[in-house]
Parts: sequence; C-alpha cells; structure tokens
Amino acid sequence: MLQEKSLSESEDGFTAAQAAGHVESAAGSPALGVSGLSTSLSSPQSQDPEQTIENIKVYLHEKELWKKFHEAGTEMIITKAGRRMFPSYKVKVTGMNPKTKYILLIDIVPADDHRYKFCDNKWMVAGKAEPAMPGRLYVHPDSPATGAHWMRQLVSFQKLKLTNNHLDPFGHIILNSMHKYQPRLHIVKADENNAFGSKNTAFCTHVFSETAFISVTSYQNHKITQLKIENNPFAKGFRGSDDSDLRVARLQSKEYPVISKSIMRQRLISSHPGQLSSKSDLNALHSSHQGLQHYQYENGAHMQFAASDAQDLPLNTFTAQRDSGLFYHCLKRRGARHLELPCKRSYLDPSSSMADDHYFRSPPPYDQQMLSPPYRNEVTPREACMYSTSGAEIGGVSGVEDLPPPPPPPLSCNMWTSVAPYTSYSVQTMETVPYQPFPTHFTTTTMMPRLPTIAGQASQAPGESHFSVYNQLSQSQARERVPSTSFPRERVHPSLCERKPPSPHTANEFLYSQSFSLSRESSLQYHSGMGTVENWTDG
DNA sequence: TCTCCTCGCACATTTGAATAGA
DNA sequence: ATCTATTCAAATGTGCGAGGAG
Repeated sequence: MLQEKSLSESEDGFTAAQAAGHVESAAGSPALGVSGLSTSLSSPQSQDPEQTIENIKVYLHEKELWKKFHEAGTEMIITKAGRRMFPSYKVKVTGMNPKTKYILLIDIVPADDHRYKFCDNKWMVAGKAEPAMPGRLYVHPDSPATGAHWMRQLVSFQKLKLTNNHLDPFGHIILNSMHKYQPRLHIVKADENNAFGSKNTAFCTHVFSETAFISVTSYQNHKITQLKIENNPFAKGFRGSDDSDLRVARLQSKEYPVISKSIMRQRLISSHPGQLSSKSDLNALHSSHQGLQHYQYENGAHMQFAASDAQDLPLNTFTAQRDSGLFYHCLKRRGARHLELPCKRSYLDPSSSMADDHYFRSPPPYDQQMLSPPYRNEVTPREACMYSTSGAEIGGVSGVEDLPPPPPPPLSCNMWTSVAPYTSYSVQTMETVPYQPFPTHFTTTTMMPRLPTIAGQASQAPGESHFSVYNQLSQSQARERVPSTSFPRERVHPSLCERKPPSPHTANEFLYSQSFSLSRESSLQYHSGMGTVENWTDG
C-alpha cells in the first residue's frame, strides 16, 4: 500500500488554480455496476495523454443503495464524538497512471445556505443557515498511493466521521445539524514529495449528487431509519423478528410490543395526507441532474460536471411526501415491528417513484438547488485563525522526519473557518429562496494519517490561504487527549482522558488544514496560499 | 409546548491479541 | 521457528428513547 519515500523538497503550497487544463465528463460504466459524476482537471505535469488526470473516472459504489436513501431524503447522524456515514462513501477508480501517486480526499460542503426542519413528514426551509462550520478534508488513509493501488480495489471512505462539535479535536468533518450538504471527492496527483503542495499540482473533483444528505442529530424521516437498519450491519440489532420483539418488549417491561415515537409520528402524519405535498426545495433533494456543466478556472482551466448516468437516477424522491393519499405497511422494530401500521406505502415500492413524479416537478430539485448560482457569504475573521505548529515552516521544508512531534492541536483555532457551499453547478433554478453570497474562501482541515513527518506552518497573511499541519489523532488516541466529557462511553478510562502531548507513535498521523477558495466568478476555484504540505511520505 | 440535542443503553459487528495446530 | 487458522474479549458502530435546554 505504501510506496517508497520521497523526501525531496517541494516548492510551494497547493495551488490548484495553477493546475491548468480542462475537465471532461466521465460516463458511468454499467459493467462496473457503478457510475457517477466525474470531473477532472488536466495537469501541465501530465505527459502521457492517456494518463492525464482528467482521464480518471470514478464510479460510486453501491449506487443503488445511495439512490434508495436519496429517494427518501438521505439523513446522516452527526454526534459530538463523530458518526460514520451510512451508506459509506466507496468508489471505484479507473484511468489512473498505475505508477503515479495520488491523494484521495473528501470534503463536504454546504449545498445551500438554508437551515431545514422536518415538518409534516417533509423537509422545509426553516431559515438561514448557521455560519458554516470549519471546512475539513478527510484524506484517505492510504494516501498517497499509486494509481495501481487505488485501482486495485474499491476505495472506501467508511471511516470518515461527521460531527457537530465545533471544537472537534479528532479531525472529523464538522457540520451543522439540519443543514444540507454535498460530499465531494478530490483526486490529487501527489508531487515528488508525495504531497500536493507543489506547483502544478493536478487534481480533479468528483461529485455524486445522490450522496447529498441532511445532517441531523436524530433521524427525522422514519424511512431513513428503516433503510439504515435494514442495510447497516451495525444496526442489525434493531432488525426485528417476532422473538426479538417479545424480547425487547420484555426488556422494556412491557407485556406487549410497543409502538415507537417514530411510528406514532408516521401514523399521525399518514392520517393527515393532505399535508404531505411538499413545496420544500428539499423535495428535490433527489431529483437527478442531467447534463454537463462547464467551469473555468481562474487560470483558464475548465471544468465540467457531468451526470454520467443521470438516466439511472430517480426523478425525485421523498416518496412519502408524494403519495399523500396512499398507505403502506411499515414495520417497526422495538416492539412495533410487524405491526401493520397505517403508514404510507413502502418506500421500497419501486413503482412509487414512477407514479408520483409529478409531485416533485414543481419545486426545484435538490440537485438544481445545488446547481443554482453560487451565493456569497461573509468571510469570517476566524478564517485567519489557524493553528500553527512549532515546527518548521511548511513551505520548502524537507527532512522534517527528524522533527519532534508537534504539540497536540489546540481546541481549535483553525477550526473556525468558513465553508463555501456547494457551488459546482450553475444552472438556473426555480428556487424561491434567494441565494446569499457565499464565501470566497473556505478553509479546510486535512487529515493526513500515516505520515511519519510533520512540518510546521508558515504564518498567514490576511486573505491568504495556507496549510497548517498538526497531529491527527486516531479516535482512541484522541480520547486520551480530551476531556472525558467528550466521550460519554464508559470504556474510556478517566485517567486516559487527560490531554497529553502526543507520543512519537502518534506522530505519524497528521491533521492538515488547507485553504481552498471558491470564487463566484469561476464557479469552482481552488486557490492556494503561501503554505504547503510537505513530505507526504509513505512512512 | 415544541424542537433540537445529549447521553446512556442494548445489541451487533469489527478488530486484534492470544492460542493451537500444521 | 514460522505460518495459518481459530477463539475470544475488547473496541467500535448502531438506533432507541428518556430527559434536558432553549
């Protein structure tokens, strides 16, 4: 998995905007059973026209499952300690140069600037979004690795975690609850230092519209709960049987199975079918986006987004909201499973989406919202507040393997940054809520595991983006460094909950932060500042 | 009263160390 | 001594639901 080290110096920070070239669409491959959007930037470094980065194609794994969730309105739980995404983000990558090293990373950007609420069994705009959470990147732990490695098997980001803890010390991606987000996959060509800090760094971005979701602290839509339980092995305990129903009922000191609140809510909602039609722009959360979007980078590079197999995508979703007059028998565990309830018809009913498309044609599709003209927010002053290690400057430093491990990240200066909403598309929308400006910059923090070296961070001039580097702690490691209140689980021994300096053993995992900037004019632009990430080695 | 969030719980899977056997 | 397979406990990942904050 890991490759040979390269300790030569790099020159500059990650300057994506310097990566000239264009982007082309990538069609899904039915043979692979996966498909998705694909965007890429060509690189001036690319020598082999057959192996340029724009030839990389990415296919979303378990797309059918994603679509199921998408149709129901995907929700992702966020917790203080961090929660994995389910379905997990897994992709099949092709078209890489087998010998070239790449870095794969994910960021999650706001899909719009709204806050939502789940009302009358549908998502509705509840106001303006909270200030954007500090943008963070999740770098695949295998990064950097050769194209052969990435293409050998599925690339899984299942360990990515989402949190609503603004002070999260673990490097989890920080989100606001009840907000809509869009994950994006970035493939960055590693430079000679196995980093992407050099000039002419090539990268491409891939967006799968069906992976968009609303972050919640508890599930709002019963359909999503059921889908999670049915598909997530860890939730198997909530899959009921008659026996288990009785067992649970006994555990709950009830003679008979009970009906959960969610079932009751569903029942209530179902009894008011007239309220189920939706004007929420979230209704469109799941309509497919077809067509190609073309973007120009400030350096002249172009980018296109293509719904590679948009024909496979459902026209829309939130089936429950559509079939207002219909009922289905929903099953509920914890006592209520196998009780026939007057809920709406099953969301698994494949015919439902076909029959009820018209319910969603009026409101702007969710995808279209994300395709809406970008908006601009204030750039928060916090953006300039970045954690800086005591190590060497990021830029142009090599051989930092010899540096002592950096101090643990403070609770969190660099985390207060703004995040640009997802603005990858720019088609007109029927959105009735006017878009607000979106920030010209957003800073992201990158987790860089398995890196044996660490580099410091250059000071940052106002308005400039940069990288900051510090230890990325594994969950267990991090638990040893934060107050126990962050981790209610009893298994965390109190004595382990004190903050303490990272040991040399933990120094091989790093948390990088970097800044991207997005400009309204170019729809999607990546700027780099003075900083750079150094020595992404294979340790 | 309502919405949203936190926390502890039970249950399941995953992981990794210890052990046995070839 | 090494490698592989098995076992088992700990760690981790789930949704549920009570209760609290605002």
